[in-house]
Formats: sequence, structure tokens, C-alpha cells
Amino acid sequence: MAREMVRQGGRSARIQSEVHRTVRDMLKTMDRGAITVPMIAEKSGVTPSTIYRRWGDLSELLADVAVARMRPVADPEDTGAMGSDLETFILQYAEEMSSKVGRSMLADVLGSMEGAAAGRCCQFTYDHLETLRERALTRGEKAFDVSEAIDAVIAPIIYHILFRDRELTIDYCRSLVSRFLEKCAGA
Amino acid sequence: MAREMVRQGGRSARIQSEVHRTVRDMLKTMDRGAITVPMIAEKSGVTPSTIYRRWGDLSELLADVAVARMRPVADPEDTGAMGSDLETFILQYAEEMSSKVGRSMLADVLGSMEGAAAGRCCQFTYDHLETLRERALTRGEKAFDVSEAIDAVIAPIIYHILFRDRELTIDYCRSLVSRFLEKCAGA
DNA sequence: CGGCTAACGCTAAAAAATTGCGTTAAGGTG
DNA sequence: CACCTTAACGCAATTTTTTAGCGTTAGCCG
Repeated sequence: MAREMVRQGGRSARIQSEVHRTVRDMLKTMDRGAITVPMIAEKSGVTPSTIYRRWGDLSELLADVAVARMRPVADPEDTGAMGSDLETFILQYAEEMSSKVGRSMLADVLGSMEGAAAGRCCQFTYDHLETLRERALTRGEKAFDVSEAIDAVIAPIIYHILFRDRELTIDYCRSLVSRFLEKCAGA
Repeated sequence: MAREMVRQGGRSARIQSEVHRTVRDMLKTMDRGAITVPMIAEKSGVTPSTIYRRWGDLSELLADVAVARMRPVADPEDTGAMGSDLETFILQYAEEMSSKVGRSMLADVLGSMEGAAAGRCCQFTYDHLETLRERALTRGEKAFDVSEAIDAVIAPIIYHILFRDRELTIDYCRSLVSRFLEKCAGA
């Protein structure tokens, strides 16, 4: 059979979720640099070789867990207008990403070169913004461009989180959003 | 003696530069995931324990090398006007950072949590922009704000390099600069 | 139900990381 | 300049992590 077969149920799935859960637990209580594959294996009740074979590497596993955590469970909140929709989403986004776990997830996602972790993760952001845009269009509002929103709002937030060169206050995030919306309206 | 003593000359410095050179060489010819501390040690003529004791970790060593490479050797080129100064600098910056080695340096710098690698590296960018700003002021031009330049131009470039969600063309970088300069002029 | 094989466990071997201890050589001092 | 202190290194033993072979288990399909 030529088709590549990938099991997605039963034991395989059970192990994946158990390992993921273990990693999430460990990230809460201990330092990321102290986590090792054998430790994860023991706490999950799995052999290390299973983890190595399946994920290849600690950084790949961490990236996989991070992407799974970032995967949104619901659409962004509908506040009734595009401006408040965007602001609400951005404030929540900034708070999540700048938290300790958020920072860790970002580092993990960017730390894996092999998988498409980074791409998948920023796709989530793109989709959310696209949802807001379509919602605005449905309302008859003049909607923003998603790529421009990423450049004007998301990119600065991520930059400052990664390089720790500026405190990410609520006011600052709000000003990013409002300046972006003004520019849209003026165009 | 209470004062912390750090040796900076002689053998210690020789080893540092030798190890750095070895790492740079290896990054050119082989994949980053394949580089190990014992390999670096052998090629540098040093024992692994020396590297572990001094840098603590492979990722810390890579970050150290990356920061050293990013340290600018000269001020940005003076083209006679602020607009062209900024565009010239940004285009060069984008090309360096989006190259294979640039991407690797970024990943290495962001991969080390301990040291202040990320902070030092983005300080270089800040300093360069500050130089351009002061140069503009000296000429009597209406200068841009450095923090705003980072948000509007640098951050998007870094974002797209890290997440690989968009091709970083010359035209795109130029449009970031020109839009930023227009916004400055209009303010 | 029965065959196929992806995915796992176990174990041994290889590689990497850690640690103790003696030695070398910066950098300061009399 | 000779001497002293100790940061930084080399070496080697130990521990831990990673890799690889091989038999076994259990999804998925006909």
C-alpha cells in the first residue's frame, strides 16, 4: 500500500495526549531549561525511545505542545463593532503572549526549525483577524486589511515580547490599535 | 577579595576567539541541528568541559557567537538625507537578517533565555536608528522617532522572517519605509 | 475474523553532559 | 621583578541522554 498511514486513534492518541499533558504540567511548575526527555517519559508512563521516535527531539516536542496550546478553541468575541472587536482581541492576545507561558510557547515554536510550527501558529492569528474582518464586512463596515493589521499591531507586540525591550502595557497596545484604525479610516 | 574577577587577556581570550571562529565556520558548512559541543571542542583544540563551564550550554554559546556577529563594525552609511539613509539601512538590515545565517543568528539569540542576548542585539538596531535620527537633526530635518520606526518597520520585518509567512521582497521593505516616512511627515 | 504494519516497549550501545581534582597562567602586590 | 592568589583550563571518571536493533502490541482495512 503506497499511501502513508498515520494512526490517529487508540493507544497512539492516548500517548500523545498524555505526553502533552505532562509537558504542560511541567512547564507550570519548573524551569524550561530543566526539562528533559527522560523526565517527561517517566511522568507520562512512556519509554524515552517512544518520544524520540515520534517527535525526534525535545525542541520539536515542545513546539508541538505549544502549537496545540495556541490552537484557538473559539472565535474571537463579537462586541458589535470592528473597532472594539479588534481591541478586545488584541488586548487578550497581548496578555496571553506576554505571560510566562506565552513567552515560553513563542520561544518553543520559534525554536523548532524542522516542523512548520511557526507557520501554523501565526496562521491562527491570521484566521482570527480574518474572522473579524469578515464580520465587519457583514455589518457593512469598512474593514481593515489583515496583512496590514499584522504589520501594524501584531508584529510590534511580538517584537517587544521577544526582545524584552519595552514594557507591554495595556495603554501601549490600545494605542497601536487606535492608530491603526485611524490610518485605515484615513486611507 | 570581594571583587568578581574576570580574565580578559591571554589564554582565555585566545580560546574564546578560537571557539567563536570554529562555530562561525561550522555554521557556514553544516546544518545547525547537527552541531554539538564535543565537535566544536575538537575543532577548536579545546576540551568539551571548558566550553560547558564557560558558556554552560550549546544554545548559550550560539547566542554569544550570534551577538558578536551582529555587533556593528561601523555606523550606517550617510547618503545625505534622512529618507535615503533609512531606506538604505533597512534594506541592508532586511537582507542580512533574512539570509540563512541571519535567520540562524536570530534563532540563536532568541533561544537563550539566560543571558541578555536578545536585549543586547536589539540595542544595536536601536543605536543605529538613533544615529540616523541625530544625523537628520544635525541636518535640520524633521527627524523620526526611533521607537516608532521599530514598530513600523523593524518589527514587521522581524516578524515575517521568524514566522516565514511572507516573502520579504525589496519592494515590500521599501513600502514599509516610505509609508512610515509619510506618516511622520503628516504628523 | 485475519492480515498488515505503524507504533510501542525493552535493551544495549553510543554520544553527550556533568563533576572532581590537579595544573596552568592572568593579574595584582610587596 | 619575584611572588601570591585564583580564574580558567585539561584530563579522566561518572552520570545522563540519545540512538538503534529487535521482538511485541494493537490500529486499520478488506
